[in-house]
Amino acid sequence: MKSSDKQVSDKHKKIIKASTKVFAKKGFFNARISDIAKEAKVADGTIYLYFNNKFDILLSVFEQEIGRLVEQVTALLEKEDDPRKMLEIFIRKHLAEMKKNRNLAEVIQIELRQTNKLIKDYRNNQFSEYLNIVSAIIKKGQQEKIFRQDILPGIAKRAIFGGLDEISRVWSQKLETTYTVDEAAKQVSDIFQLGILAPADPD
Amino acid sequence: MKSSDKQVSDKHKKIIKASTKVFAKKGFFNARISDIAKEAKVADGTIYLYFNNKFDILLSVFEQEIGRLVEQVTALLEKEDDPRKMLEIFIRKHLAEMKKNRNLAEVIQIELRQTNKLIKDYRNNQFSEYLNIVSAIIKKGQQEKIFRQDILPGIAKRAIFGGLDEISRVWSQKLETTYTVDEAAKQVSDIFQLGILAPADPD
Amino acid sequence: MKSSDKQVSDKHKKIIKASTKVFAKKGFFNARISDIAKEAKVADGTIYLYFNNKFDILLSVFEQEIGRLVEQVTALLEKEDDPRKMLEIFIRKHLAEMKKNRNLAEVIQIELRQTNKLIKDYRNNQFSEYLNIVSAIIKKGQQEKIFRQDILPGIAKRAIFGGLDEISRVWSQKLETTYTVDEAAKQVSDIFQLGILAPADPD
Amino acid sequence: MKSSDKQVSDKHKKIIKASTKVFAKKGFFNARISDIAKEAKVADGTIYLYFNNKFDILLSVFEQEIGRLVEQVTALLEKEDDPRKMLEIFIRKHLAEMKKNRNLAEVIQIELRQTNKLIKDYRNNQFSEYLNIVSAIIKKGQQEKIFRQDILPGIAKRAIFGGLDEISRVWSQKLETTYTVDEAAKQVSDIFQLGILAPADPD
DNA sequence: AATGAATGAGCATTCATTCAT
DNA sequence: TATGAATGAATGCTCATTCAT
Repeated sequence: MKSSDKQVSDKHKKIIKASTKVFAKKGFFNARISDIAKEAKVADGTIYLYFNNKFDILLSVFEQEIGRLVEQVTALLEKEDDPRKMLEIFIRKHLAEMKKNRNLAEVIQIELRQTNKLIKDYRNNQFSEYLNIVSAIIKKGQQEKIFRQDILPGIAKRAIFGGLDEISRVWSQKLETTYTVDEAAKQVSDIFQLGILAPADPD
Repeated sequence: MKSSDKQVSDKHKKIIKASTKVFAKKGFFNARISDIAKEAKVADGTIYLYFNNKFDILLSVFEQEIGRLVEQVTALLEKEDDPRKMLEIFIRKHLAEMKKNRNLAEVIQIELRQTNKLIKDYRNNQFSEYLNIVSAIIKKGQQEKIFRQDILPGIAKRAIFGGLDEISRVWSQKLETTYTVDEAAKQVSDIFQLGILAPADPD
Repeated sequence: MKSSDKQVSDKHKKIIKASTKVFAKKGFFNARISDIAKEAKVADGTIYLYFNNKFDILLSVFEQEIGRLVEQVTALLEKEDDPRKMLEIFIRKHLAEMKKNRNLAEVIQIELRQTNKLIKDYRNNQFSEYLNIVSAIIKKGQQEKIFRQDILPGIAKRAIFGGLDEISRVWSQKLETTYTVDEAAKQVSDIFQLGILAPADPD
Repeated sequence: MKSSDKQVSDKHKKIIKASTKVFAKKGFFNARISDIAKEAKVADGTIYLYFNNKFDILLSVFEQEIGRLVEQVTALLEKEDDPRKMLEIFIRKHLAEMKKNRNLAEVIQIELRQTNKLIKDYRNNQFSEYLNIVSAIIKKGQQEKIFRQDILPGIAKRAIFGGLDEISRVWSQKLETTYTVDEAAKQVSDIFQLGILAPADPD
């Protein structure tokens, strides 16, 4: 039955969307289920037809949002072959999305710092995939002798994601923003690719 | 005697210490005042003689811990004049402290993502100072023509701190650690200083 | 079609049967309508086509089960004319049924202690009839000068039923049973008929 | 500190007393913690300083009330040595207490049928002791050749308690009562001691 | 200053019942 | 008749904070 499927899917989506908004606004612990229900225009109990509990909602929101990010970034990167440009694309896309969707930025902040404390057996699958996009780019660059061989992709991916995340953290907490996405993306891309050292003066 | 008072009594210290431990273990929202009181071996009510409320404790813990970090890093950097080595020292010290003191790492994670939501008029003073150590190093390097002129210190400090923070986030959530502090510090320092690009082949 | 209707459909029976099982297992307050629906293999909503509410189900179950008991006991007693033996038959049959059908024993326990609190205008008709079997036996015995004239049948029926009920209560709560139905029935029958006093020594 | 002890004891007592009243009036499952708190004139949370949970309250009420009964009955029985009279005293006292204290009768009804379902590892200690008063009387009578040797005290105690309990159940559910305590006690005592059989006609 | 008993607002979750299909 | 998704009222329990001692 298509209409039934659609309806179910609709409620699920509505709750996810509402939750993203509410979590972003109030933080996970201060968000009440009734806030989400109100925002989604469903009854409190309805939420429990689609999610097991409050944490499950947070998890679903996170996985869903990151999943979308993975898709979008992957699509963008398919058109590019140069690891240098690929890294820049990743950086720019990430910052652009965080700036555009403040809720998403917040949910990432919350989720990464809270869920693991609470749900021991959970593995952020989509998130791992997202980070692995970065390490894949680095490995590709290393194979093509474009990136330094001694870079550890596992550390580099953390350094890059962490740097981006801290920048978007500040954005999501301030109303005014000092830099544009393009400025910031260019800077960060340069920092990670060229380093901050001035090129040796070849005199 | 509230947390703003300069005079810091024995009880005050005990409560701060206990809070750091409890927040780190349970997270801010899951920590109970009675947990802290028990850990500090004082009565629940005693805590309110030294702090205004639960958030005030979190803030004090954060400021105190970061303050100590500022002191230690500053002391270390005084002995060094080369911005390249100074940056490496900062990176190594930060990672070393986070590895040694998992509680501190946790509190930073929590505090940075929660307080601003809850206490609108709060400015993390010690934390700003801590980040400004990084931007000061970068500015110094730029003045001495060692670091590239087009680096924006305000963005670079975020990128560097964020990178370090993400690495220690993973450390504080896993029991096993893949890399030693030295390995990681060397990597991160190289990434930020040299970039990941392979040096041009001077053939 | 509500429970008051005479026509009893297949669904109605299935729900009654399922309810008996579920009430006995979980107790009335801990039994969920959905449990009953699942057990009866009907939809939750279907139950409300046959019963007004949860209490109505309990009532129906009780009346139905006691009604069956009345029928069976009545049938057994028709073959006997001696009040002494009739009483023994009643006692033995009651204990045998309670032992065989633990669910029934539980439902009696629950119903007798709960319904009157909740449904003020309800009279347990089948149950009254059941107890009156006992008082009828006693009256018959009195008319035939077999039972003492000063026995008040209204009290005796309570004493006898209560005694039996307490014995089956313990049975339904323990896994192991100390006495067999026959042992217990013989004992109880003797206690009520002969009393516990030793016969006067006619020396 | 005596005053502190007294206060603690006071709150505990107040809550027990209030609970007995509320459970009796509404039944365990329909009683709200806030009802009890209101009745006891304490805050909801205060209840949890003295009891672990709602079931714990029920248990405590039951144990306390039965404990008091044990004490009183024991005191009464100490003055008597004839098992026949002792049994009559027990019966009369039980019925008198149930009639006087309808709440107690209700709580016994509720507790015996509910707790064992919910708290598997609980043993009604005071209640066992209470029932054992009856079996002790019977054993004493048997030793003195006053009661029949073939009576099983373990079954007799159930039969007697059950009979009494059923009578008081009806009392606690009706407003009008057909029989006085004395009438009922005399009847029940006679039924259990003499049996209902008419004495053989010694012609 | 210190205590810890007392407070009571707050909230996630359940589940009997309804009703559109 | 039958379904089961949706509803939303209801409540046990927690815990930050207060305050009498």
